[in-house]
Amino acid sequence: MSSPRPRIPEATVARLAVYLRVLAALADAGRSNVSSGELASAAGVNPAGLRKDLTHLGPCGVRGVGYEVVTLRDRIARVLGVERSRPCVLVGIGNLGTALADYAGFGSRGFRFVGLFDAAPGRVGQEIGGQPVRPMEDLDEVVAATAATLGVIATPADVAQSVCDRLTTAGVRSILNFAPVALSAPAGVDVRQVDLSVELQVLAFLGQQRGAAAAEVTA
Amino acid sequence: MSSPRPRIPEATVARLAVYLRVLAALADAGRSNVSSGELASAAGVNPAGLRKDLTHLGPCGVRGVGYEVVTLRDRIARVLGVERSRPCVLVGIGNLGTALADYAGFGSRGFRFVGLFDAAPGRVGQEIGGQPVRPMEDLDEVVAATAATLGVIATPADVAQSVCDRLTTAGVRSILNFAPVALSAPAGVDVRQVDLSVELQVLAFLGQQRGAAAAEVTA
DNA sequence: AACTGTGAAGAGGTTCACAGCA
DNA sequence: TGCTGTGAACCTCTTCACAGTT
Repeated sequence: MSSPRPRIPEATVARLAVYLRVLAALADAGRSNVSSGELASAAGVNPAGLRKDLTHLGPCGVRGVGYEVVTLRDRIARVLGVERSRPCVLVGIGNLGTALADYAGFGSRGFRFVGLFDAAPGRVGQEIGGQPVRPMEDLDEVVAATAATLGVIATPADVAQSVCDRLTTAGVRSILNFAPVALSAPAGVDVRQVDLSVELQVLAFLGQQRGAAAAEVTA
Repeated sequence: MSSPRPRIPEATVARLAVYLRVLAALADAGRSNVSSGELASAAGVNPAGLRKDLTHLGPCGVRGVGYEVVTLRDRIARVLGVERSRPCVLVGIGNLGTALADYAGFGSRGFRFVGLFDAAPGRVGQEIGGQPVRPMEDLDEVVAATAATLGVIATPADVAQSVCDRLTTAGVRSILNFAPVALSAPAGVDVRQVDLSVELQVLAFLGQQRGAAAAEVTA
């Protein structure tokens, strides 16, 4: 491989995923061209920032005109690796896990769940999105058979670390964790944390701060 | 009010919420003191960064010793405004909405759902977490009666904007949006976006990039 | 001796303004 | 004229190193 390996910043990657979604919708609607201004507004970002993000893919627009929707969509899809669909396992089939397993969005974004796991015997055997929930004992076998390198944890906090350990042992290299605990994993394994109630708390704080600032002006 | 209004950075607020969770657990476990190193490790952050974060609350540790667990917990709780529990409405009671409504974590973090809403007649009347799902028509009334200023959208993408409009009209000032669309709201209304599949996509990309870099070394 | 609080340096990301092309 | 591509300024956040305190 003699690729330049441009190293795309994480913040840009997150936004590319959003642009991809918007472009897919535009393409479905039959649009052929779009400007950075319109795309940025649909994605909720600054137009100049969007253009800078696209720079990481090399020049891909036409000056004075804009971007060709389908071309740009495919280019981003290729860079993000959405073309090949990645096998992914999901542990913890409560309400959140079910929501994730059911979410059609993943399919069109380059992911497929190849295994749904839960420790509760009551849940095992249920079908979700056309797939059975399996017992934790099957984890190693499924990961090995499907070569899944992505795992999602949607269990209660108290078992998340042990689930993480089992996933890494089985061979999973990237983990998305929804349980409200910081996980430790061996070097070479990425863990990404999403904490829903932290999001709400930040939102509430910012709103409170804004309200206080406004009151101060009035005072 | 003659408060100094120190303006706490958003990144710090998010971490304070995490520290608060860890401190609450430590307090429940009967611990009385904790060092920045231990707290940082439990929260998954750098110790120096943690100390800098705490600077925004004013000095609150003892040099050579560490932090008093309960004192620090209460201080962060007061700053984040967790003491008073905030009324919050939730629209879209699918799997994700149900997961959010059921999640006990919110209660202990200063939030209470005072209204669960869904447009589907089939869902209306169901009880979730001891609360009935209501029809969208009741939204204005409930927001007015409870003075809710926080709203959570967990609907499909195609109705999210209209839900957002209804929420802001009803008087909600801060919105957490789980639907994969950028929402536009009037000035004075905060919208915070959480996109679950973007998180997975970023994770997958970083893993792929890491894998590629490793392969390059081997080559 | 241990650990906090913090200035200063550094890295990363965002915004601006404008040059370059169609 | 209109819109992209981009250097440069700006800003925020992170990390380091160490002075200060018990």
